[in-house]
Amino acid sequence: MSERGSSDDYEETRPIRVRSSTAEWAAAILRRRVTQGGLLPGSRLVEDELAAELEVSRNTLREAFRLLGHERLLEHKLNRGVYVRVLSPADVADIYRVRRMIEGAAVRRPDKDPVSLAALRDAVADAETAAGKGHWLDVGTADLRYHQIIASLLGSRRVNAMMAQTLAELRLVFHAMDPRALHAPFLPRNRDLLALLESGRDAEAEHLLATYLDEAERLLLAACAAAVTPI
Amino acid sequence: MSERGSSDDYEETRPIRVRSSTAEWAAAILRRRVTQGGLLPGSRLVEDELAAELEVSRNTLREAFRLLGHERLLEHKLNRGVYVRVLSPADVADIYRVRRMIEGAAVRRPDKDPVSLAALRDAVADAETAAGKGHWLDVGTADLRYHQIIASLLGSRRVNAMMAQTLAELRLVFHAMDPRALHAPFLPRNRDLLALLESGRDAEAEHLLATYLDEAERLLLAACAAAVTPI
DNA sequence: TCTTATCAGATTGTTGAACAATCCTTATAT
DNA sequence: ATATAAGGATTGTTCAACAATCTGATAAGA
Repeated sequence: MSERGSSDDYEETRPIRVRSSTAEWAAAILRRRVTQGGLLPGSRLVEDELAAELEVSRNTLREAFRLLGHERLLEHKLNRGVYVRVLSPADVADIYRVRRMIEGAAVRRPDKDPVSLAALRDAVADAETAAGKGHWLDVGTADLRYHQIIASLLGSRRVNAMMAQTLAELRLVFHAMDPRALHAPFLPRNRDLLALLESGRDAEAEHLLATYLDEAERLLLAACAAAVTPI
Repeated sequence: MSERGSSDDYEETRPIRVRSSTAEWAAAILRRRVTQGGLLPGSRLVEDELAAELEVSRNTLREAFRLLGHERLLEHKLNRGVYVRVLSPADVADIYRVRRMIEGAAVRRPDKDPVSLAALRDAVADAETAAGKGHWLDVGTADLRYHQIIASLLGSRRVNAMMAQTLAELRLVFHAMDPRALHAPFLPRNRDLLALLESGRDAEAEHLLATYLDEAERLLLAACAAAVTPI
């Protein structure tokens, strides 16, 4: 029934559906498959097949599609079906414009929440542990968490939501890259940035973040352009 | 069939549906009703009634509900129905956190697009014309357009989308206030801000914007708190 | 050969009816 | 007055059907 071996297979049964609709449950499963790479960008999602596999009706599945389409993880082409979003280089550049805006504002903000700083330390530690074991996918997860926490310094539910969506979208490109080449360069910088934040050297932190984002963008743009122009 | 006299009645027939699904068409109509005040916050949207009125099936209508729920214009309570969102003071405060972040970043950005500056001039002129005629709702529309253009200075599709959604949400509170009291104070400031932007005095612009947003937030928070605590 | 037209198959878009699950209100009993 | 139970109303979800549209292959024409 459900494809085994894929990393999101655990708990695909319905305990999550304690207090949410079937559509949201289906959306949650698809969201995980997309972000974790079980469904690669460009894949087509056929209504009949998926509905049968998830054991929901086509109508319910279509409600889930609408949700994920709005999150920009799926692309809905009228009369042509639903596809996992394929990011263009322009999308990557745009995502980094958003990241600069959000994370820049967060780093610049004066009094940082100590709880968030502690959470940042955890994320850095987790990333380094995972790196030590060679688990580069986990490093990526910890890295995204790190930046989500950075955004949360602004203390805004809506900004948190924007950031989460933006990072989920960005993750679509990750699967086009070697995870080690992608994450290794930023491991020490996350620690450096945290140190600057903790000691209140915000101007330096802002500068480090800027160069950080510039380089990450360059890396992903390259990978993305290569994936778009394989021939 | 459709309630006559409501301000969004024109063109509710289906010319818009040139290349979009029925669900999106229904969502567009509901979105307009909500943002233009035809449907007030707290109103309940009953599936059967609305489906009959819009002449779409319940399933299609539910797809539209999902879209607008994701835009935070409607609130979906499981097994209890769909309601036009009611913003709490905390929501208003959060929206203004977002506005400060986005518009602040936009104003701070060095080289402004001349086309956008021209569009800002138009918006200011439209607002002043409407104010002269006493059309305060149109003033509000022009004002929102003004700030949407401000955001567009960042040149990011995603930021534009975030801003559009945020302003649509904010508009929910507008209906709880006298439009003149809400918009009149900001008419001259929009012009002043534009002048500062055109002459490149970005620091002053940033400061003016900050005080602008602070005062607008205060006004709306008051109205919002009064609406929440009528007894 | 290259283009255009046609056609069948497959998939999506949308509907209407049906029924279960849940909520809300009212009536009843304690 | 409080608690419980019944009933109606609305939502949640499914199913089957058909129309609309796309896709690809085949056939006809330049």
